[in-house]
Amino acid sequence: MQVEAGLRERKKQQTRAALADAALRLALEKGPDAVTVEEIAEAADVSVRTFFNYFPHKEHAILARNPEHLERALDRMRTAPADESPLTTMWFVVNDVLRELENDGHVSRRGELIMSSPNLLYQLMLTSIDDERQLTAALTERMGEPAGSVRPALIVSAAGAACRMVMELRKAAPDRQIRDLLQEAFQLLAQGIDPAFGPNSEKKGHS
Amino acid sequence: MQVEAGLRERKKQQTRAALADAALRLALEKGPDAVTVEEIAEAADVSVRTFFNYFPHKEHAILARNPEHLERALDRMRTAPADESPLTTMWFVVNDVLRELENDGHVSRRGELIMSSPNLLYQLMLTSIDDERQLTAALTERMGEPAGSVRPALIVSAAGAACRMVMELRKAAPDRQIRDLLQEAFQLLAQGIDPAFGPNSEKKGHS
DNA sequence: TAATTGTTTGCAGTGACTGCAAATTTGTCC
DNA sequence: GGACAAATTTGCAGTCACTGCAAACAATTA
Repeated sequence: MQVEAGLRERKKQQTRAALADAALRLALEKGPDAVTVEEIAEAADVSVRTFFNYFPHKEHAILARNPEHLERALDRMRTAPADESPLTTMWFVVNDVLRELENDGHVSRRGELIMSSPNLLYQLMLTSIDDERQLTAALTERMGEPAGSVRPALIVSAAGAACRMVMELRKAAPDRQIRDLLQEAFQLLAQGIDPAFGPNSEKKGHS
Repeated sequence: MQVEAGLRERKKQQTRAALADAALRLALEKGPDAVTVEEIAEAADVSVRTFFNYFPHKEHAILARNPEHLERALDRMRTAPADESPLTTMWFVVNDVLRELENDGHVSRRGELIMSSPNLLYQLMLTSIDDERQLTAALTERMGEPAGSVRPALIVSAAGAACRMVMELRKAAPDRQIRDLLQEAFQLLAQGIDPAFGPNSEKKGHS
């Protein structure tokens, strides 16, 4: 279709990037809740109305989610070697994303920013919910399970939870590497979080 | 302190309940995004400004989270028998909440409502993040682990993820019981989601 | 160049939410 | 019962996010 993008397309990319950059920069400077859309638009040299042509929310611009990430993740999942276990695939998917974010040079600052602002976290979670839906569908198929199976859905959502949890943990212990923490969490998930689990033992019941 | 609440306290409870009820009812009727705060306030016979004295957001009123739930959960966690394994404790905690919601008679309708509205889901997740923080702290202590340990944090967050995932799953398969799905998920988490996990096997690497 | 199509912009409007100060209600102490 | 203190409710003015619409503008195509 389009081998090289026309002027139009290029300008759009530029504007989008300018808005996203301004949004992230200002959010880091003044705190994400203190930035106003007006400032962002001004910094990117477009009207406020134009801002909303590009992003539905302020938060979206700050996160500036790259749709390619999800695409690549889905791809990675579909083309995974047949003998790769599902959580292993998730591990590589997560790592790919992590690596890309690191190359952006933003990973930790953006991560801190996100975890510090309810609204950002909100947006991130919303988009991850949607991502998780798609990842779940892909993984379910790959595992040859019927739609609605618990295991693939759990693998995806638990992996997501592990990622968020690690971000959270790191606020208290910034010395540990994200990757190490993640690995530990995945290992636990893989082998069992609690082998002694047993709500149906003899005596239980409590209330 | 207060053996029986004075008139003041009672009236506040009443107003709060009236607002929450109106909010839920209207949200179910018209869809959660279509309700306006003005309508809710009107239905509860107070001013808009008063609404905001009770709830910080529209969504909060619809969710009408009962702070007692968390209190009871934390209690349950602290007073758990010493030989009860951590995930088992989480299981009981989750079940308690489920049972209470069921007794409210709202569980499924509210659940559907929540899952159908990004904004509600947002609020729910935000509050659960905070709850998870507190639950993690309590569980970490109970397990005698140092602050910042991965396992207790993972147990709490994975349990939370499982709950949300089940809500989501049920949209596709409403015939299965919430409790059954949850049990299956917890069982998997307990014993291991993927025993074959191994990103460090011989040949791996991919990209 | 003229016509077409996509993008930007201003404007007007709705609705969430906040701070402030006045009015109202409730609790208390005589 | 009345006066005073403390809490609660309310109206008002204001900020900000976000939307629909139609006019202005720029890129593309014929």
